[in-house]
Amino acid sequence: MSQTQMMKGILDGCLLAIIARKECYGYEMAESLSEYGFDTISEGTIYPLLMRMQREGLVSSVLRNSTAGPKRKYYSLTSKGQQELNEFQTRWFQLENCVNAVIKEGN
Amino acid sequence: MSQTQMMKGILDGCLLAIIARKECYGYEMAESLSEYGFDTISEGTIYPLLMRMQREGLVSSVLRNSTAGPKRKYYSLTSKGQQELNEFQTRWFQLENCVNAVIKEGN
DNA sequence: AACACATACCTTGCAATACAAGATAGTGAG
DNA sequence: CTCACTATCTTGTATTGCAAGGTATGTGTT
Repeated sequence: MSQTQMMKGILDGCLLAIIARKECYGYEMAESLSEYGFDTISEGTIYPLLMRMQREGLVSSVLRNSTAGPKRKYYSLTSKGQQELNEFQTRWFQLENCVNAVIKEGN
Repeated sequence: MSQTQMMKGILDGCLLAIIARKECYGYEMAESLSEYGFDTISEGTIYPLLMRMQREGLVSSVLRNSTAGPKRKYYSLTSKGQQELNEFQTRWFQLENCVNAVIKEGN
């Protein structure tokens, strides 16, 4: 069992939360996740996820020039994305409660 | 995004925790998870998982007669399973911290 | 100019795993 | 006998994180 399995269905919610705080681009999000304590999330994970979320209408993007390097694709939340973020949080808190109930209770 | 994706890599740890508390069979674990607040976990999910964990030496099993129905396969933890449970808990608490940091901080 | 390096994005193919759907079987109640 | 409940297992599918690799831009060094 690896860490990576536990990220499934959680990473997208975390990205939504990061984007919700401020307009952001993929490369930056990877660094951001590291700072929050996550194991390094590969870009091959993040970019397809962002594209999927855009396809689903959860985020929108704009290209902007960078001072150092190629153009950046900045993402921001749509209202649908905001709603999805809320639902993710609800699901997460519920999962958190259930898992903690199982692994902490009794003994 | 569904609940089921969030269960990946978490369900096995929860099963280990349940088995750790008392010797237990699959059908019973499904009911147990419901009581802990999880959405219904299908048996097609649980049985393959238990077989995998046995193959990996995390749990062992014995068949016992039931008073009402076919034989039950009771599982218990091996020492390797106990160790895996400890590692799962560590991973879980770390994930919990990181996710909460992302979705709660600021704003 | 030529080169290394960091930044920044994307694609392909793979592995892990939860689930739906269904098969099989024993027991007891009506 | 039929139905419902208990109990286990199998097959096929969808999702998704990741490794590995490719493309391209800008900066600094030699």
